[in-house]
Amino acid sequence: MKAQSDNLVEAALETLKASTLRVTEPRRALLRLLAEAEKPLSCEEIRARSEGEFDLVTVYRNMEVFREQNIVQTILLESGKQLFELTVEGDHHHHIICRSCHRTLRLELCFGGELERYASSRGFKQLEHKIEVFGLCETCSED
Amino acid sequence: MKAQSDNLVEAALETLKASTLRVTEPRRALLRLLAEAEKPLSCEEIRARSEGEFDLVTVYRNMEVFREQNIVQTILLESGKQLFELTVEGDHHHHIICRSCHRTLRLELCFGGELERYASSRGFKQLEHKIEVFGLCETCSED
DNA sequence: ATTATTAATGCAATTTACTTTCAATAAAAA
DNA sequence: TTTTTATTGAAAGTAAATTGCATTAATAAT
Repeated sequence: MKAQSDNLVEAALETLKASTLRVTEPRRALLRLLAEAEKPLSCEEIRARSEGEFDLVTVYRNMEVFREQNIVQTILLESGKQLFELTVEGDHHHHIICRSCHRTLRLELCFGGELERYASSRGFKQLEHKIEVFGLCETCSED
Repeated sequence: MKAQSDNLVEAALETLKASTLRVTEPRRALLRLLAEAEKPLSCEEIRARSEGEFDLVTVYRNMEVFREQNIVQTILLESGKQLFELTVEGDHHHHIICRSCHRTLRLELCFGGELERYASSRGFKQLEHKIEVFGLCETCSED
């Protein structure tokens, strides 16, 4: 699904242009890489996949930029380590994460409506919710 | 509710004894402190509240022990920093957390059943779920 | 009770994940 | 084409958590 991921990259670049943010080679490459990823990636993994084309700090900084623009979403592992995946409009989901191998499955359940309604009734604004299920995947629980 | 927190401490000490774990002064003190806390605490905060009675590494190590014994539960802030709170049987809940001041409210909603059923149908075992709502509390959104 | 065993502690050093600083470079605006 | 300003890379710095190791204390054995 090449065209699909190209579209995601293009849309993200448009988002950048709409702010005062610049379209650079690292950003193009990072977006392409994220668009083609089969699972959420850490900054280290992203850098590894780019074969050292640019510095790790460039990955960190751009993930932060992308997050601010809602181009990527973050997932927190139990260790507190962050993973990143492209935001796809109309494809809100969460994850089931294997504690051992970090295999990640989409969790096609979400209670965002209820959760945010509850929080806003308590005076909270600018809400975001996180739902994560941690466990051992089939392979990792075989021992 | 002094008696209540005493009971929690006693129950936790029993859990320790049931393994080969020892009942030490730091552990008593840490459990008491957690039982009396009005909100989830970080290791640094726990140490601060104990007025330097013992080393920070002792706090970290014991929180890990307590977590393994399900004596405490952890909460992950967006930064990846960990907070700890005593597990109270029959009082499963999640949190709404202010991004700015870290004020924490109990979130009296949980979809653990659905979430874990979904994950176990995908072959995952030893499940745990996390639900967190982040936002700005009334005070912090006033500017 | 006393001694032996083994777990827990404190301190220092280390690691991991991430952030900041700053000079050099490149993108976009003039 | 020049100027402006955002972005980058390299190195140093930071915060949270972890590890190694000698000392101390809790429990088990005698």
